[in-house]
Amino acid sequence: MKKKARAQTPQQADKRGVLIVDDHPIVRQGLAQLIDQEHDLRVCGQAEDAYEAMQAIKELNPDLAVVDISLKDTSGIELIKDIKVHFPGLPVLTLSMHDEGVYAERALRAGARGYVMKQEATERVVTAIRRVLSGEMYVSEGVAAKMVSKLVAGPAQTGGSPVDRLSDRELEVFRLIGAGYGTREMAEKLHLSVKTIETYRAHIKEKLDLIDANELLRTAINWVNAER
Amino acid sequence: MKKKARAQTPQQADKRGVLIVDDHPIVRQGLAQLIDQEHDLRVCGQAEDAYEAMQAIKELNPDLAVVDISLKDTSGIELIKDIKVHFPGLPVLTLSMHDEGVYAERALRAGARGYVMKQEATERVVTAIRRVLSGEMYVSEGVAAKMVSKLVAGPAQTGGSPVDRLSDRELEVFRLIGAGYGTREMAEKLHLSVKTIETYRAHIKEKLDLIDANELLRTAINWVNAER
DNA sequence: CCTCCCTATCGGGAAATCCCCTATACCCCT
DNA sequence: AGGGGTATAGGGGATTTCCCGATAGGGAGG
Repeated sequence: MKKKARAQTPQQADKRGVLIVDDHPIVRQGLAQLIDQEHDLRVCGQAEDAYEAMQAIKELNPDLAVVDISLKDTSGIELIKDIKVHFPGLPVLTLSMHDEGVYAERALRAGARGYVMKQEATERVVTAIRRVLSGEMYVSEGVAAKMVSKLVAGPAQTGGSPVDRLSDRELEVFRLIGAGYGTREMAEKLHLSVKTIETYRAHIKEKLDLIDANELLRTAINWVNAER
Repeated sequence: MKKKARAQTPQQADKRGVLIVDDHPIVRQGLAQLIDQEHDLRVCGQAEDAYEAMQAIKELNPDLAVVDISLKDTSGIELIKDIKVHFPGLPVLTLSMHDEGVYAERALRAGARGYVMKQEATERVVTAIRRVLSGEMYVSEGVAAKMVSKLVAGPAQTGGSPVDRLSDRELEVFRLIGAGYGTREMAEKLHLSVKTIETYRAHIKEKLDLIDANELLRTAINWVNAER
C-alpha cells in the first residue's frame, strides 16, 4: 500500500542528503521543511518504519539518517544497531520525545552519533545535523550533563552490567526492592536492622550511580522484570 | 525571552485561522506547513504551553485550536477544559501520540470536538480540521471503534482497568509517577502544592486498591510501560 | 433549592524513610 | 601491619508518607 520510502527530490550533488525515519507524518513534514530550507541540506527520503528505512538507505544512499527512537515495530534502537552493522559509514542522529537519559545512553551505545529531543528549538536540530555530518557528536545539553556525570562517576565501566559490582548482600536487597519490599519489610525478612538495609541501599545507589530512592526503585523494578 | 504566542501572517478574512498548541517545535512546524498550504486555512498563531495558548486565543481570536495532549506543564486536557470555560465557542481538535482510547475519551469529555493521532496521514489531519471547523466531530477510526465497543458493552461492566476510575488529574499524576517523577517534582511541574499531589496519590491508592507508596510506584511503572 | 458526592486544591502533624557521616568487626591480600 | 571491601549498625536532620481535616465548585437526585 505504502510508497513512502522513496526519493524526495532529484539528485543535487552540492547538498547533503538526509533520510528521515519517523512514524509520525507530521513530524516528518516538519523536519523535512526544516532541512530543505537550509542551503546545504536536503531531504533525500523518508521512512516510517525500520524496514522502509533500510530499503531507503540502500536505494538512496543518504549522507545522514535522522531516526526517531519510538517507532511502531522495531524500536529505533534496533534500527540504529542494524544500520551500524550494514552501513557502518552512515552517521545517525537520534530524535526523541523523551528527556530521560536512559534512551540517549542506549541510542549512543547502539551507534548513534547524536541525540536531540523534539522539545528542542528547531535551530538546535539543524545544528545537530550539521555537527553529526561533519563527523562530530551532538547531544542535548541537559542529557549531556547527566551522561557526563555518570561517566565521571564510574570510570571503571567495562561493558559488563554494573549490577555485577554489587556484593551478594547488596544484590539480595536490590532484588527485594525490585520485588516491592519496603525498607522495614526487608529488615524483618532478613533479620537485620533497618539501618543496615539503609546502608545497603546507599551502597547500591552509589555503585549503580542512582540519584535517589525513586530511581533506585525504578531501576530495581526494571532489573527484576528483565530477570537474570 | 520567548516570543512564540503571536500572529503568523497578516489578517486574511477569507481563511479560517488555526492556533497550534504543541510543545514540540518540529511538530508545530510540520502542522503549520500542512495547514498553510491549504487554500482555505491558515495558521494564525502557535503556542507551546497552556499559558501561551490562552494568551494567543485572547489576542488572535482563532477559529480553531489544535491541542496536543501532552504538554509540558498543565496537561492538554486541562487546557481544553480551560478553553471550554473561557471560550466556549472555540472548537478544539486534540492531537496525540497515544493510540489508546483512554485519552481520546477524556479529551472529548473535556470538550474537544475531535481526536487525531500523530501517526495518521497528514490528509487525515486536514480532514479532521475541516470537520471540526464545520461543526462536526472527528475521531480516528481505531479510537472510534474502541469507544463504540465500550459504549456497546455498557457502563455496567467497563471493568477493563480500574485506571479508568481515576479522574483526569489523578491519571496525570499516575503517569508522572510511572515516568519516575517524585512528589516534589510533580508539584513543581504542575504548579501545585506538594500537598495536593499527596492527596492525588492517596486517592489513586484508594481507587486502585494499593497499600503503600511502594506498590503505587510499581503499578504506575508497569502501567506506563504497558501503555506506550 | 437543598443535600450529597466527587473533584481539585491546600494545610497540620505524626510516623516512616531517606540521606550523610561515623563506627565496629571481619576477611583477604600485600 | 595496613589497606580495601563487606556486613552490620547508630545519630540526627531533611524529606516523604500518611491520616486527619478543610474549602470551594459542579452534578445528581430528591
